[in-house]
Amino acid sequence: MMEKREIMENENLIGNVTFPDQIPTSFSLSSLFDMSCEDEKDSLGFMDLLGIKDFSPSVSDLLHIPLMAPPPRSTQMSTLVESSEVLNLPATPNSSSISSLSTEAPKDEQSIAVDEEDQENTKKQLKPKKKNQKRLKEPRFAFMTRSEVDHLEDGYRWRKYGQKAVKNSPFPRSYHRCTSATCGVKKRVERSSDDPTIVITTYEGKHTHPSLMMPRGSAAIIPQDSRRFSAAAATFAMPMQFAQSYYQQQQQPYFHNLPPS
DNA sequence: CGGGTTTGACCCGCGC
DNA sequence: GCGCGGGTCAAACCCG
Repeated sequence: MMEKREIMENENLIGNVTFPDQIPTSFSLSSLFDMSCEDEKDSLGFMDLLGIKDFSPSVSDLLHIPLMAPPPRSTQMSTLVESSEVLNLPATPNSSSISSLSTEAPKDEQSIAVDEEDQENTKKQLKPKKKNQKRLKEPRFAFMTRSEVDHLEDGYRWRKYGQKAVKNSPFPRSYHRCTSATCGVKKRVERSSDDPTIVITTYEGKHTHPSLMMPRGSAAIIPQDSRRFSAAAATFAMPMQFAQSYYQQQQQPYFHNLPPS
């Protein structure tokens, strides 16, 4: 699969998460490391997270990982989504994504503040951007989700800020930013051209605030009118939580000078 | 009226 | 240097 390969060249694969019909209290990881964890540290860190000591890259056994809490249930669960296949792929150090995190600055706010003086004479024309500042990438996690809806509810609120046509794909890619003022997390959503039923969602950055739906480390909060939170929401939120917790684990041994959130 | 979306233009990195 | 493609901006528009 094209997109899959593309992503895997740039980002490491954490796991392939499959959700059964019933919303599980554990989810399965299969064919994890026979795919491509280019940096062994990543896979080992991941295994550490799972509490797995012995690991050979050829292992293809299913691993069942207990979740902190079962996802919220809603009456629509079984009807909306029967199952979801999710691949999540954290950024790789050699793509300079994760490793650059420690030097990452809130570039958006900064550049805006710095360039404010130029605004009057550029008004409706181009806005100045920082020129010599390298664009440093936040760590990224990509999920491939089999779903009919493009935008899966993940417990956060997003504002769409752009959309672009994707080369060799009839489906556009949309760009979203977390609406929380202090949170610079971005999200890209696109549909696989090879398999239109697969939605590829890439998260960039780390939320600095709790999810609306699943506060970290606690039981899920189910709103009274939980219509918003579909089965897709539940299945999608879990890998995100998982990825973030994986990433947090990784931060400890491998990353320093993390800016306080 | 405020917040979200659309969309065309611009910026930037990268490969040739 | 140039062109291409991905990413972002922001004015205009939409909608509740």
